[in-house]
Amino acid sequence: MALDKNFDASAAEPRIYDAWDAANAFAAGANARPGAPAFSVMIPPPNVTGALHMGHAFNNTLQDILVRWHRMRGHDTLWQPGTDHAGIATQMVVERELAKTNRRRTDMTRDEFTALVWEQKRRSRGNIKEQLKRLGASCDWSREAFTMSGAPGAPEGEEGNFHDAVIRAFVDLYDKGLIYRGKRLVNWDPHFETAISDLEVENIDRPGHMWHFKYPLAGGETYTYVERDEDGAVLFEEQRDYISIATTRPETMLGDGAVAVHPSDERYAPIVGKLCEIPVGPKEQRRLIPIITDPYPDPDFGSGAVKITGAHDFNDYGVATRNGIPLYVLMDTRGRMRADGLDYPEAAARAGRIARGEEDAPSDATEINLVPEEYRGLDRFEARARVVADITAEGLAVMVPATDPRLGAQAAAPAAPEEGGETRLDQLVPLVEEKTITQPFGDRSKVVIEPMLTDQWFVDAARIVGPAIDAVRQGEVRILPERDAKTYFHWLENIEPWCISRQLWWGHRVPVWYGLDLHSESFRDDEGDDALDEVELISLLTKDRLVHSGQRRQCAARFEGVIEGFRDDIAALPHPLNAARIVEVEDRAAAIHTFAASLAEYNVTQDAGRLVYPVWQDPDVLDTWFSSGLWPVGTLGWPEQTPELERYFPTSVLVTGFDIIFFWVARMMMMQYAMVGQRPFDTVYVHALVRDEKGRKMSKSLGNVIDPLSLCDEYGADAVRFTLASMAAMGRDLKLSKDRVAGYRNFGTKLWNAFRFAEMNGVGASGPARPTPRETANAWILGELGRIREEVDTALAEFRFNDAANGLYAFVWGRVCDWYVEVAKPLFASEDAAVVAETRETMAFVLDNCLILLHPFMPFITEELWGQQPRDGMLVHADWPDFGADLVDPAAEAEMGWVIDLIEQIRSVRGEMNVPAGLKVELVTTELDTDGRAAWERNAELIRRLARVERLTEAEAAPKGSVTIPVRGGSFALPLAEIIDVAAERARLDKTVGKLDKDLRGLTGRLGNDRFLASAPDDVIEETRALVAEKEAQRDRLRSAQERLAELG
RNA sequence: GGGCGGUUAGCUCAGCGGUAGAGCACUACGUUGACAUCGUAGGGGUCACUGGUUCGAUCCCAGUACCGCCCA
Repeated sequence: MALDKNFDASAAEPRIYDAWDAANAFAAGANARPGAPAFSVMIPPPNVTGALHMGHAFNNTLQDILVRWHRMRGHDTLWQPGTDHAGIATQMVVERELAKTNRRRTDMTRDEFTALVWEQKRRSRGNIKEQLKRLGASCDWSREAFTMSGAPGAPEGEEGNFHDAVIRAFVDLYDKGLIYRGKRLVNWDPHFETAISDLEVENIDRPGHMWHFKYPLAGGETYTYVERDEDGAVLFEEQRDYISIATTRPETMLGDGAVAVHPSDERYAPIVGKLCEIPVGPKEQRRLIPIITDPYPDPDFGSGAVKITGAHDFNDYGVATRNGIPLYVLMDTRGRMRADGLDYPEAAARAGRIARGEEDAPSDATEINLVPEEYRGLDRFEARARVVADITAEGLAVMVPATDPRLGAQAAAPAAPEEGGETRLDQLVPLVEEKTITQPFGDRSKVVIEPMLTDQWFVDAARIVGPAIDAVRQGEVRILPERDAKTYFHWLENIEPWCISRQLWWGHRVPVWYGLDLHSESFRDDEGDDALDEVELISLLTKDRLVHSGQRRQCAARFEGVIEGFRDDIAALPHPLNAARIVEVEDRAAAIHTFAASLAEYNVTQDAGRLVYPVWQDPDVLDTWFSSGLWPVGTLGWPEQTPELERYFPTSVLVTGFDIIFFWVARMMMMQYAMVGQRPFDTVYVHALVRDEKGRKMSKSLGNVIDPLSLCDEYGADAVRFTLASMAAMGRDLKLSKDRVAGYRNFGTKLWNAFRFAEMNGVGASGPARPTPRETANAWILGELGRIREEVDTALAEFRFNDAANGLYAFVWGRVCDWYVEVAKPLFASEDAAVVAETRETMAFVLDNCLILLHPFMPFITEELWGQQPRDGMLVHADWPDFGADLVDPAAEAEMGWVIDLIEQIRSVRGEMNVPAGLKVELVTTELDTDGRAAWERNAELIRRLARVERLTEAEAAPKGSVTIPVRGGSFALPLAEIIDVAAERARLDKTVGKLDKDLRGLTGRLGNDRFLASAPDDVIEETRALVAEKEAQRDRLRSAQERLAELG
């Protein structure tokens, strides 16, 4: 049955994928030769609720190419799929669902909520998986992993042990002292009320304002403020009783701990060490803060003086910690000005004593709430507006003429001269600069991120980063392209503590339990009688005491694991408390309640056996990257020692986007070395971004997102894959246009029709033996095939996907379809059955190998064509060839080169001379060497057909009015006197001779240069000489043609 | 401000010491039995600029300009 004219991608793709699935074609180890090396790739896990975008399509296409290639080569191949639980993103999806029915997460228990998330996970995990299948991704789906599998509460079907890996890693690091709890500044998302990672923060430039305020010096002190130019000449000088501060965030002034200036800044030297007043809040409680020096302020930026709010800005935090400046938290978890704690006068008084050094700053930055009563409870942006208004009303804003250009669009136009000149000094306005401000936004919540001082868990990354750096430095792990290793080093060498806790419900819960700290003065057994009497009990029962007690903690994989630790911990307490039973409760409040009740009961019953010591688990969950950092070992079953771990770890290649090189790659490196002491992968291939055709980043807001699946609908998955591969030059962004995809869809059609042609000519499946043809064309194409196989393998081995794809394109279209199929036509028409048989055999071999070589790039259409003939197995498991340039037959190659050159020259002349396409012309030869004659003899039919030549005749000299065609070893002429356009032919010859002359001038000039002959390599000199001889011969023939043309007039 | 990259045909990009390449687009011609999602032919480039190294530079080095990206 004849093939259709086109490949029907939409119908064939699902059918073919199902067939692969049914045959378990992608199972780990499928098609592996005995004793074959392992090749394993871990998919970068997409978000479980995510959808496939162009970046995924690119990333997974490259992985699939590598995986299919290795599988066909008989390697023991595993492509491990799976998804990431994506804490904040997934929780958000579920919360959004709840919001539709006016419900909130906090309306239910944590377990109820996470059950809903699991449901959501089940519903949406299929999406991305099906989408990957549409692309043709040959993952071993039977091994699909999930970063939350096996977590408490996981439903049936989610019994994997990834949770064990995550918890094991935490406990290990904790036990080694590499994880600690501390208060540090973190990116805080006021919408989701959790810490988030730097990666989840987008810094976006927005039009904003910079306000300039006066901080009055304490006690009305004054100084001379002098501005000088570069030469030290005085530009401006005045007496001031204030220091001028510029800020984009006036609401944080309430928490200022100091004003900093650069140590070299002479303008402020007279007042360094003095105190100034924060110009906001009730007058009677204005706080005084010191003026300090620090390298951070840039003397040329703003006024050169920077207010320091250590608890709400990352730079200020650094200044504050360097200089011992107290930190005051101003906002609550929702980004509103705090309304808790001490009333303002008391808080301000304490802060004052701290600033004067009369009191130490509390270790807890939330203890003192410095928000004045009138701002308490306001949203931070509302508070900003109020602060600005209040300061301005009080006259403490820096004032400038209304025409000051810094005011931007708000600036008044300079008045015309007749109205009083350029400036109107009498009209002063507050200096509010209009300028672009880079602001941090939560990538999910889209709200402004607030740097916040909170208690979080941290990995002391600096202490585990060593092996990760050394491995790349010493070449144990290779990062490609090499330049990305620089980013990697830069990040790792300047690594910050890694905040791993998140205030979410969806995720791996921190495996730490807390108990009340009873080891304090008030809980002493006063009499030392080893028993609690009534007085002691009452002291314990005082709830206030319990509420303010500290806490003790223990870390273990499960609650049962911490019991021993807490027992040891309370062993020092008075009897019978020291023997209290350890029980688990929900949270601290429950613990206080339970403990108090237990004591009360003991007091009545004196039954020590009923005393309990309640402990509760940390409510926080771990950063999703903490779990995905364990992806390579975790998906292979670690911490269990599985056969897969043994077989496929360390993995072979990680293919990932450059944007997460440090977030993910670096973390996997650190964690794999920390946990199993081995590299996670041999090679990291870092690819760039897929942009739109204009080079813009694809984004929903720009509306330029190209959906890879609709592209697949339109052009077929193979075309999309081939496009991505052909554009995957290492380290370069790719600009995707539909035209390009259409072009590769056409390529598929071209291939398809080559098979149609073959089928029509009785070509079947290739046999087991490699053909050994006698015909020049057949011998030639085998050599070309051998070359391309080597080229593809070399390119893929070096991750040059584009070279492999483009090489195949050029071979299949430019060699096989353009030439081999054409030259095969006269061979198939031969009356010699042996020639026909040989050609069938060769074509079968060549086309089948085209399918094999193309399969990693275009799996569907190739599998479909493969299946058109009876085969032993599917193409996905066909053997990758190992022949190479050994297939090249130099004689055949030289002859085909000669034939192709002749045909192209004749066609070119015909085209330029406007010879009607259908007209068959005569060809005359005037001189031809033996090789030339032989080549003509063997290929006459072919040349006649492809060049539309009637017949060849010999002549002493080229006929008048003919066009000369020089070839290697001779010369042909096309007698076109009837139709020739003398002028056109003269122009053609002039042009060609001119070009030859120019080339020859360069080449002979080079050969005439002694230093060239002395310095250049021999082969280059030889090559140059040969080229000169060749070009001179051609030029001479064309010159005589010019002369003949001249005779013609 | 620091770091990294880019600048080659109308567009998108390869190449990278030894005669400037591809795909797409463009122009002309063409249904010759695989393919019009095609065929044949053609036009089109001081390889950003300025210096340097070299027998020789689009390629190496230095600087300049412009454009990106990352980090502050």
